[in-house]
Amino acid sequence: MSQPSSSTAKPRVRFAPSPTGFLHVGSARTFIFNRLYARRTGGTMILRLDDTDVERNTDASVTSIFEGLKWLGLGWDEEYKQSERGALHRQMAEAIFQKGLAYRDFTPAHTGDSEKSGAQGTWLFNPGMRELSPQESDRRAAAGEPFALRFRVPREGTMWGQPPLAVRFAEGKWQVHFTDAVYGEQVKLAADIEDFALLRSDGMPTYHLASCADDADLRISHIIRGQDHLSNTFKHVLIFEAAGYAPPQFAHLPLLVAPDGTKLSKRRHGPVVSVTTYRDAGFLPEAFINFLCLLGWSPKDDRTKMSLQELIDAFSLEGINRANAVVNFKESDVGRAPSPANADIFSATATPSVVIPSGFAEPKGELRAEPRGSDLGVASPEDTFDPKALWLNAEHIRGLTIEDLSQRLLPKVQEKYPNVTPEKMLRITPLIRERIKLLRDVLTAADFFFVEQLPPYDPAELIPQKGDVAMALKVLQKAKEVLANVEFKHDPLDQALRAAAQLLGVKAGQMFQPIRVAVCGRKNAPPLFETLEVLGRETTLARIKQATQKLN
RNA sequence: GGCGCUAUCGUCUAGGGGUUAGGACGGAAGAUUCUCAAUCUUCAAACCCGGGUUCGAUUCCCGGUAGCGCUACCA
Repeated sequence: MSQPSSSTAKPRVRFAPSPTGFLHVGSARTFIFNRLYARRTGGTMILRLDDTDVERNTDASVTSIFEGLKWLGLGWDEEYKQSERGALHRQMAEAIFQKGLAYRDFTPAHTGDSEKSGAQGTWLFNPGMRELSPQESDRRAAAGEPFALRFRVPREGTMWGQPPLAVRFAEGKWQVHFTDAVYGEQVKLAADIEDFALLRSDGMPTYHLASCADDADLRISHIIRGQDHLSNTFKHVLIFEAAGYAPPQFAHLPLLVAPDGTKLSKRRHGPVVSVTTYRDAGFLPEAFINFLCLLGWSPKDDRTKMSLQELIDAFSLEGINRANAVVNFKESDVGRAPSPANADIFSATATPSVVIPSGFAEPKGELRAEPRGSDLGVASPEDTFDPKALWLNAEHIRGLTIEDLSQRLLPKVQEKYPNVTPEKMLRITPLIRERIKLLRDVLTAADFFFVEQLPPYDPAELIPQKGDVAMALKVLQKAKEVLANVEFKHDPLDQALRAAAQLLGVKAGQMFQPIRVAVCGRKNAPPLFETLEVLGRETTLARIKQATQKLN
């Protein structure tokens, strides 16, 4: 009865976030691993909102969590809310109390002081409460004195009539056992476990109780969750056993941490830890999932880019690591709102986008670039996300069909340029597919297709390599003539422009660059002929004319 | 402080008593090219420290150190 139910029954797993903040990447990974495991094994995935902490729960958080999960698109099979299951929780507490495995503690709640980080010794229980006689306890409860219900962690040799397998009395000591699918055999002396609370003095269940009660009631077979619960699991085993349930199989996941090794927090690390940030920046959900899966888990072969189906097929608890994994984002300026306008993706990469301000004399080495003012070098999103996440996203983008990618790009584009049609987007997409890492990059990579009027650019850009203003003018003049007549298709454009270059006695590159800058407003852009083809004769000619004027 | 978990290139990881310690991202160089990308080639880059066990440890064991987690009537 104490063995994990290892029968042939289909697994039932759950993801149980507490709605006290946005959905962060660590939680998302936990959700994903649970989902993959369920899919892999044909099991059932349960979403349970662990909202027993009324003080800290917010609706905004619930919204954020659902938004994030919805974006991931993995779904779930059943859904519950702990706050609606209070009766069940209290029932389990009562059952444990009736068995004498819990007791009332009338000590006023801790004021929440600094004592937690611990100066001396381990706190195990409040003096006097554990051994209160039942009569005394009942009397004070009946008198309306508030109390917390605490678990009576075994400390004497007689407590559990017949000790279950997971809770053993050996060599004069009580110990709690369980086997973690990731961390292996785990044992802890009961003497190191404090009499934790089951019920608060307001009657609300604590996390430990509610979680176990629900896991038991929902017949959860595998608890896959963050490693921060590894030591809590001993308490949970105690609860399961006390309530007469076989503890489920546990699998703890290594934590996701920031580059400085600390755990991810919004306050310290900014929006990079929130799932919706990745969505808004233009990550593909499948790429984001792929990235997260590779943090703390490995398929054991050399694959990195994997589809959802491949992940499902390859997923196993055995592939999970034990060491924390860092999400390698840039810590610097992430929290500050990047100025949305003008971040030209190409020129931004051409010159270092992060400028060390003078007077920032830093004793090189330890100083952690703490932004002194949000107006300094603003890192573009490309600079803030984990480079591997970016690369994987670009990989997945390249793997999409033009039609699919085009459809995903269109909404991002229409946010800023409502008039862009699906047809036009479909023609632009192949020109930028290899040039964007995030969907949002379309706005900087293809801006010149969307605007009527090119933003101002430096006329000097129009001057070709090893050339001068005269050459630029000569080229543009010739281009105007040629482009007035040639058919606007790749091959004819190619032939006509190359012939023109030869005629002028300039290299092809010297011919193309002024035209490119004239129509795109910058040097770095998609291939010229395809670009012209999409832009069309009218726009092309108009922009070349403007460029000529700039040079004069 | 107590208890627990962990430790392979900068990062994610594979591996495991004898290996040129493998892959990926990122970095560097080169090829290709109308620029930028993409693509291809090449290079640099790691077993935390100290003991033990062993013919031989990066791998096994112990200790140290470091990091992280728990130590709440938070989850």
